Amino acid sequence: MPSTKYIKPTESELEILQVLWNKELASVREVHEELSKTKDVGYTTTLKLMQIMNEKGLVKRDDSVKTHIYQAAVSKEKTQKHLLNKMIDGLFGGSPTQLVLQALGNHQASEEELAEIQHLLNNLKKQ
Amino acid sequence: MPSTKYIKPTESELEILQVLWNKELASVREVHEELSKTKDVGYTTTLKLMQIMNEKGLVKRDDSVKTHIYQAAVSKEKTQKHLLNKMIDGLFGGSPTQLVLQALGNHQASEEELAEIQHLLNNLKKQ
DNA sequence: CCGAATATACGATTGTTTTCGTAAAGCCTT
DNA sequence: AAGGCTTTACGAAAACAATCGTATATTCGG
Repeated sequence: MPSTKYIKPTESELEILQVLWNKELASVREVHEELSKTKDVGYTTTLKLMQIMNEKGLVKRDDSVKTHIYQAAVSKEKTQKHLLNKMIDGLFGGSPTQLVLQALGNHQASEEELAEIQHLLNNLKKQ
Repeated sequence: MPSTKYIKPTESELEILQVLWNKELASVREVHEELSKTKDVGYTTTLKLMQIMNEKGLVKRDDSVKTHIYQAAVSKEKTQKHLLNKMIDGLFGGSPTQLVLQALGNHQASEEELAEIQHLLNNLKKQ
């Protein structure tokens, strides 16, 4: 049974997780290249962060090969859920609806997206 | 013209902002009493934080009176919007829909809430 | 007016996150 | 095997956040 305790990633750690969620597997170098596109940071900084994340259990790595290969050890969905809940509680008075209204109000969604939401809404109404 | 640069509140600052958004006006004491309900923290800590927030421009205060009266200098909506957008971009691949689906999926909303969302959805569809 | 209670200011400490320099190890090319 | 390139390990600095102690000021009841 995997540990059930939630480890909250820091902001930088989240950036790294994003890359890993996209790539599945990646070396420090690859992650770093990706981060470099949007951020000015040294290679060893990325390395150190990923080492820390490994200790925390946020990522796993295969160090049987010369260049260590990392992957996320926490799922994107679980992480999204946690942070979303935190935001709902902290910023939207515990009301997911308020958050949804804000999110929908601030962005224009496509037909398809609206339909998708409508679909989910119908399911929820049935219950 | 008010400064347009967004100042990101820290977690503790956000807690204080919540209180101020609720109360409109409040002394340090009042804010602290409120925080004490859910958190064990010293009075001077709250004071110090509010002083820092004043310097940053997150709150304003009236110090013409004996006990300084504070109010939020940033709006709840703007703050929600900023943090929400950041989350959408960072965690949901830029798709507000994904966030909405997660939010609705994880919580059960009441009839009224669903109706409210439906209402907004109808408006969006018309456009 | 005096003392207790309440407020503010502010420095200092502690804790966490982010950053990077430097050294050591591994690998490839010649 | 030597030199150069890439990688890892690791300590320590820098930056940021949160906490509190203490000193000083202000108010208010008696």
